[in-house]
Amino acid sequence: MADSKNRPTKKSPLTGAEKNSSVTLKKLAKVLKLSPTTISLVLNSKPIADSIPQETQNRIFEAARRLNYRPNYIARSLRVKRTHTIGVMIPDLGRRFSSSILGGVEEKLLERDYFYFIGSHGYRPEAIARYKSFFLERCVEGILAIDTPQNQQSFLPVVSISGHDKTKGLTNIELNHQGAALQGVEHLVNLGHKRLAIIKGHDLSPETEVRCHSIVEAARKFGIRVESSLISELTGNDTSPNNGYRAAKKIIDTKIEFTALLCFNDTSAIGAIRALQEAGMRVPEDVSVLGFNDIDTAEFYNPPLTTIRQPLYEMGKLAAETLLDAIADPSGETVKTHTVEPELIIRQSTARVKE
Amino acid sequence: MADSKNRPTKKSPLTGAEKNSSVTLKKLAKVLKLSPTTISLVLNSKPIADSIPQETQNRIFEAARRLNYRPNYIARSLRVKRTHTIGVMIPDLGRRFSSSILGGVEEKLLERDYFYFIGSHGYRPEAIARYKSFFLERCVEGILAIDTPQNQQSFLPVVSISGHDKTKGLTNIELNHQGAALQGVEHLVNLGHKRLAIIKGHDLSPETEVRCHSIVEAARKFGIRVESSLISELTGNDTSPNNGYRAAKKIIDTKIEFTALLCFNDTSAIGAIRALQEAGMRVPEDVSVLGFNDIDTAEFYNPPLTTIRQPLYEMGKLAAETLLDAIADPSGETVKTHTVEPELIIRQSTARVKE
DNA sequence: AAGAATAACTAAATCGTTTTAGTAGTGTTT
DNA sequence: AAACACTACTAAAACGATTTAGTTATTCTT
Repeated sequence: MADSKNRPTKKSPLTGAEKNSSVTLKKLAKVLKLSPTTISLVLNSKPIADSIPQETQNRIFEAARRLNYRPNYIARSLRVKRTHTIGVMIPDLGRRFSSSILGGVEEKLLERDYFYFIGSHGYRPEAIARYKSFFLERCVEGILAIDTPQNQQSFLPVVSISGHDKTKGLTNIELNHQGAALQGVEHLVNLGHKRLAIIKGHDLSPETEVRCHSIVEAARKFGIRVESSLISELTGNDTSPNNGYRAAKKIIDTKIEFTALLCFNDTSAIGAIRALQEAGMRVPEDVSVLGFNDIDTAEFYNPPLTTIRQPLYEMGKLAAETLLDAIADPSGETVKTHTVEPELIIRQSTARVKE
Repeated sequence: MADSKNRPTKKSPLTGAEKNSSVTLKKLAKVLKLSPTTISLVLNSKPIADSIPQETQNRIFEAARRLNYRPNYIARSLRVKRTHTIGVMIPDLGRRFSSSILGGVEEKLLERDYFYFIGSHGYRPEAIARYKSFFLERCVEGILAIDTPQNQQSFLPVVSISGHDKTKGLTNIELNHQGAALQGVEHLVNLGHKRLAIIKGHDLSPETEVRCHSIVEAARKFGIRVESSLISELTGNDTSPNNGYRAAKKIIDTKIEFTALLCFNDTSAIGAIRALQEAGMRVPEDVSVLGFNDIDTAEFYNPPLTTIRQPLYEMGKLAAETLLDAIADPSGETVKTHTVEPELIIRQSTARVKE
């Protein structure tokens, strides 16, 4: 006995894949004294199974349950060429922005029996490329790109959230940026602000330019020119408030006067407020600060942030749904762009300009 | 020609799985006029491939690159019974807590060529069960349970972060809670605090009881009894500061006096501070508030949070590494518990008690 | 009573790899 | 010249499902 124990039985360790599928269709067939075909037909309730007597069907169902038979997903995927899996690309898991969207994505996917791989790339082009080939290798059926540049055409359906590439075959879910900027700027103008500063997003985020440009354009409509030295940007691979802190410092260091600061997102607004306070400016008494996204801590910050809300959860759901539809019917007319509407949430980080 | 276009060619749409693997080993073999065996042997650099002349090998590599051949992951998985995939369970993607850990996990996994599925369950037992069976179905090789109850023994390797189940075969990565509580309480006691209140975690989080109990025990060491009506808890499925806000209100509503509040995490501390301020108490002048985790907004909050830092990123890396090791060598001696050390970060939400 | 239709199944191919167990052909011993 | 080793490959089985194309046995027509 010791002998048989020492004998090398199998090289590879028993992995989950192996143990999990210990009860296979073939074994089930042997137990039931039926062919694998019959069982497969019945368990998948194929039309042909109608001709199989209820009694036999019950026997099959019962045995499958009793032996805890679970069809091996891998084997099935190989045969039917569907993986029921999509790949999600995202700059950083740690932002509320990301997770709100992912919440919506997950809900919709689960509803339709899909799962997802996730790759967070910090905007690094080589990481994006790497994840993409990773996804393809693993046979995802579609790709959801969140705030991720998507410049090459893909043979897979791709839905992009807050991407702004106009690559062929791509569906974009994006915010009405003109509307968002207009609401934000109008709010500030109504409070008497004329000298605006901006913290742009990360250099590589597809969202950066649109959002900044929309603000500048909106300001122009109110007869306000945004000085280019009052535009700073987030840099590097840091998504903490620290990044906004640094960007705000750069603006403050110019010594150019401004009364309102429009930030790329709420997190950078939080960092910016710290920088302003350290420089002896009170928010909102001396400077009004406007966030973006309305993450759930925005409301609880001191001061509570005035911000432009994106319906992130909904965008996630919409994106997932669009993608699954495109997968189910690739010939289908894919809408090229879905636009969602922003909402200005007025709290206490903005106030009337003092005079 | 139009005819051939109209003829139904295949029922199923061309999915990624299908198109991606359009260049298969067999086709490659045909092009090279070699057998699939030879090619597989060479591409996987098996020892036997040594007997194949360099020239042939070069031809194979060249053709594989030229035709962009990528072995079909599904087919390979089926054959070798390895999926190089793990499942990660987490209560909520949206917490900095989660994403810091996931960052560490992802780094380690990528390093060792693994990928992961993620399931966020909001502590709902049926969601946990559902994801678990989902994972098994998809043949993950191991499970990483983050802040997730793990009460059934599994035939797969399981590593748990901040879980505290002592289930057989489980490896736990956990904080030195006694040390953490001691540091926190000592800090407050040194500032003169005697009347402590606590916001416990979510009912279903495995972390809740240990953390609260450790604090109560630490307090006892300093001769302080924590009144049970000054202990409130997070409830429901909400991970925003709002949850901490509600919990703090409950404590405030008792009208029992307290000078320090120890919160389950930083997010709930932020909510709690709002509740205190609304009730007319200043932080830290009237009440000191202590957070937990040191998420990256803690430093930027007003007031900046004093908090007990967990090395979340490191814990993620350690957990992933432990899990991969257990997968690689299931017979290996698995350490049952890895303990990591907390660090008290003193900022400005705690202060000397006034007299 | 021959033929068609239906019921109740099943054999074998297939998906795209990996792997085991070879096979020819050449060269080297003894 | 038989035995052996080596080189350069290959055929076929296997992984675990699904699916196509049947096969019996029975019942229904006419």
